[in-house]
Amino acid sequence: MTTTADPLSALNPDQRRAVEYGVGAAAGADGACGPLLVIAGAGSGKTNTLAHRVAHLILNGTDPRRILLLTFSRRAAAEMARRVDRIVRRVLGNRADAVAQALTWTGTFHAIGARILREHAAEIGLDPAFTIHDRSDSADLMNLVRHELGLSRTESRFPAKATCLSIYSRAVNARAPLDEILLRHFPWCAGWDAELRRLFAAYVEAKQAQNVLDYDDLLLYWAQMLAEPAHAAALGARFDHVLVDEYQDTNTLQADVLMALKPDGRGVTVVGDDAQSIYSFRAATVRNILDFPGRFDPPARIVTLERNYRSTVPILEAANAVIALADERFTKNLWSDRHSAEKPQIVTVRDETDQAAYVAGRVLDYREAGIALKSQAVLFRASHHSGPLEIELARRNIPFVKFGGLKFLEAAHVKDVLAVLRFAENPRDRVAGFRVAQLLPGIGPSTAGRLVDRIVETGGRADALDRFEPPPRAAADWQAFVALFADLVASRSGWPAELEAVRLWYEPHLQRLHDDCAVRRADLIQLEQIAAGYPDRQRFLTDLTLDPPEATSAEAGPPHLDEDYLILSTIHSAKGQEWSSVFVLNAVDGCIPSDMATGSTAEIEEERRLLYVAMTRARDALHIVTPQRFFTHGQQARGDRHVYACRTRFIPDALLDRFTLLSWPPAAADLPAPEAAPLPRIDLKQRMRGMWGS
DNA sequence: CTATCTATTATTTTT
DNA sequence: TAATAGATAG
Repeated sequence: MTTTADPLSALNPDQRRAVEYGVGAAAGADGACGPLLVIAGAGSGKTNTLAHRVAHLILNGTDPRRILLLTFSRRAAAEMARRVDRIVRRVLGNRADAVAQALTWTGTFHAIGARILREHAAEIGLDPAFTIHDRSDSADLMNLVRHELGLSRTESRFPAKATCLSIYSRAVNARAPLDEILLRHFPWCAGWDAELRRLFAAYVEAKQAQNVLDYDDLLLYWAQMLAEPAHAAALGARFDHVLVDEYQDTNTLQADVLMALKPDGRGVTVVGDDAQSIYSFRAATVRNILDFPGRFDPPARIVTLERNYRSTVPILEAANAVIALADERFTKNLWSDRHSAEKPQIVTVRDETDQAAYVAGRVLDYREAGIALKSQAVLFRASHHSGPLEIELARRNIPFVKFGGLKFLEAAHVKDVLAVLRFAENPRDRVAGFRVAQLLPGIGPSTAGRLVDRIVETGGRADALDRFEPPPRAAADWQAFVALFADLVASRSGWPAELEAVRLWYEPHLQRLHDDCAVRRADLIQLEQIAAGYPDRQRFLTDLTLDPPEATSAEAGPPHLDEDYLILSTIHSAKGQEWSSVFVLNAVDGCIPSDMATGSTAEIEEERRLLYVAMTRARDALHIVTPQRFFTHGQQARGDRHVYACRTRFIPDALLDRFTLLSWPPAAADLPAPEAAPLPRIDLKQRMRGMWGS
């Protein structure tokens, strides 16, 4: 029987209101209720509250298969599922097994979109075997198209492929006209309006011809499908409840999807914090959460969680003071009762090298005081800001894992192998085929282009390869390639054995192309281990592009789970997480705010929220480090030219009383010169002159 | 047509 | 520093 434990007993009154709103007795005849907006301040137990709400729904009779839970990242989705499972299990005991596994509609907008599109492919004119391009694949395709249109050789340089993709992506996700996007966000590209329009039209056609979708398409096609009322109604009817986490970081397209699914808001819960909106570069708009209540009649119920369980009072007060200076006033007033005498610190260091030494030293101090490396994190605005620190950590043998920035999947050899699989999965995928063909010695861009064209012409028939005449220089490797490809298309080896077959075929090429092939081979073997966790090739490819392994570590391969390691993370990737001690690097103007992001007040305000997010990750200790000098690397400066930096404008003098100020290394005055006998005076200059015989 | 070398020029955050 | 366009040799 049901145990007597009340799963809600640990919640505070506001959390409880959010969990119970409209559930059970309060629900309508359909088991659903009106829309709910939960404004959840940093550290207010947001994830826990949302998990409790889902569990509460299930325990009150909602079929878990009829709950759609949309999260920001796959990691958040997994965490949510885990917590729901634990809560339900505490009440139901072993009978909870079926329940937890039935919570199948949990994931990111993109992942759920991919699943829906595959399921409904036939009805919306898609081939269900479509493959998904990640950011760099999309950029590659953009590049191919750009070349074909002759835009690569213009008298002044045309925007780079990644920039073109960013512009396209923003226009799609914000559903805004191109000229407006250019003016507001890419003013240096404004002159290319007409060419970009042509490029994007061709890009869209290329994707369709190749049966390929990019990230944006997963949302765009989904939203377009739901623009058809019959489809919207049918899909909406499959879910009693739709819950969205991190709603402040959704974009217009995602809001459209949500509104199409549940136009009257019944059964809709969105959770978020306007003060933590930091993804506007991805076209997220804080208006989604601000305008949410008013989109319904009667307006959505609002519950605000203001009690912070995470940080000590001094840390929270400092963070509150930073965000209080924001242009738009936020109505929350976060409070905590975790008293502490220790204010957060602002540490002034000479340069990034000293910054690295300071952080490494303090991390070790904390570890000696009993705080595991895993409970400590170093946060920074841009991925490369951690460079000097990574060197220092390696030198001192401090293990670390880095989140954000360069990823496993971006390594050339991993991309090569995945391209082979993707090419087999979808032979029309030109980017994949183009890449694979050029692995063979003797085949360059031209031959690869012809080969890929041939396959696209035949509508993706794999046997087109057999009839292709390879150039003489590629003859030696050709047969093995055709044989491998035939096996893959026919799925002769099965999964995941075929990945090993690909690796064996690839190894000679790996050795030819890379000096450090041993390290790279280890990566590929690791890839095989990851692959073993997926039921088939399609799931593997889809899930991997939508949820790439996000951490890289100093050593080859990930540290073992039982090992202790320090966390390095971009502030963006740190969203939703917390650590006992937190270090924020480069808290200077130019880094936070990034000098790439000072064009408009909206951008600057977002940078302010970024610092706020970083500060509110800390539970017990917060160190904000400000190097005074930065060495300029590369272009104009030869030698060690440097620039001086100022403390971030988001912590003006008026706020300094919330911090402890510190210089490191300690000033020389701390080491008083010995007061003993005065030393003899010497004339060094004279000696120097003497060296040359005068 | 491929492979390699040289000169040039950039914009941070990610599903 | 790193990505890429262009030149050149094979």
